[in-house]
Amino acid sequence: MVKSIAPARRSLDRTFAALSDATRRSILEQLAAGPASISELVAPVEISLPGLLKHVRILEQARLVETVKVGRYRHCRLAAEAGDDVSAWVDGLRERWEGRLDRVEQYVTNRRARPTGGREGKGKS
Amino acid sequence: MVKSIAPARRSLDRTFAALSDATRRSILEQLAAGPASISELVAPVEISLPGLLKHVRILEQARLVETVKVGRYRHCRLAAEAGDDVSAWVDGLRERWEGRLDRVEQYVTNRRARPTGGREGKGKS
DNA sequence: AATAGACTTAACCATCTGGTTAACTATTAC
DNA sequence: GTAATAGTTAACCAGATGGTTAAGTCTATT
Repeated sequence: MVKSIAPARRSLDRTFAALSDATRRSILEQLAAGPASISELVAPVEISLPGLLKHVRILEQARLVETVKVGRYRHCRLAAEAGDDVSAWVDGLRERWEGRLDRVEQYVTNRRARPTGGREGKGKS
Repeated sequence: MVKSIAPARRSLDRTFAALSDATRRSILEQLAAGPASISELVAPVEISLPGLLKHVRILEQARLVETVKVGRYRHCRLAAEAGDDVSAWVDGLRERWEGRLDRVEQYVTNRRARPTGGREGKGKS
């Protein structure tokens, strides 16, 4: 697993993983409507408060949420650039995917000979 | 129904989870350049073939990749709509987040004293 | 000071993940 | 038919994840 391609890999891992949980997404949706405290965030979701706190920590580590402790409250809000790297990655993929049209020629040339595709001598023979 | 922005929750769960793994993202990047077989996909990634197959299955379930078995090969390609629901969700969140400025009034009215939120103005720091 | 409120930490638990190897099936080549 | 190729399934494993309850800390109130 020694692959370090880009420095942002870990970061994207964490961001996508953070977004893969419906509870966390609903927290983000709630925060998109305005800041809230931990106990305000726990109300609409049916989990325990420590459970919710864990989610908030995860969202924080993914830089989707920022929090500050003020008195005995922790103010949580959506990070200004929340989701930027995610949509950047998706857009990048889509660009390649669309740009692929320019390269489709290659592929077709390589494959079109047989619809079954099994015989072009690719792979590791 | 101010609740959910995007398609089915479970579906988004699976999609984001699928994207949260760097190996799977690199598979997608590879497929964005053009279709490939399982053994072509396994080459650049250093994991076992069954390991890679698992990733492909996950990407398939997330509807990010489509595959067809042709002869003894399995042709894998990026799904046409890959990432659409993801960017829809992120964009939806961002819209709320920006639209929040219009609703700040509501929020301030609702919050009166200082249960949370701390600041009525907006701004980034 | 004592109590209540709002988190926070700790400990624990079931399940899910990502990975492996070994053995098996299905196609194609010889 | 036998062998090679390409993929599939099964069994297993360590570690991460999402959740819990119980107890502890820090602030604000009385």
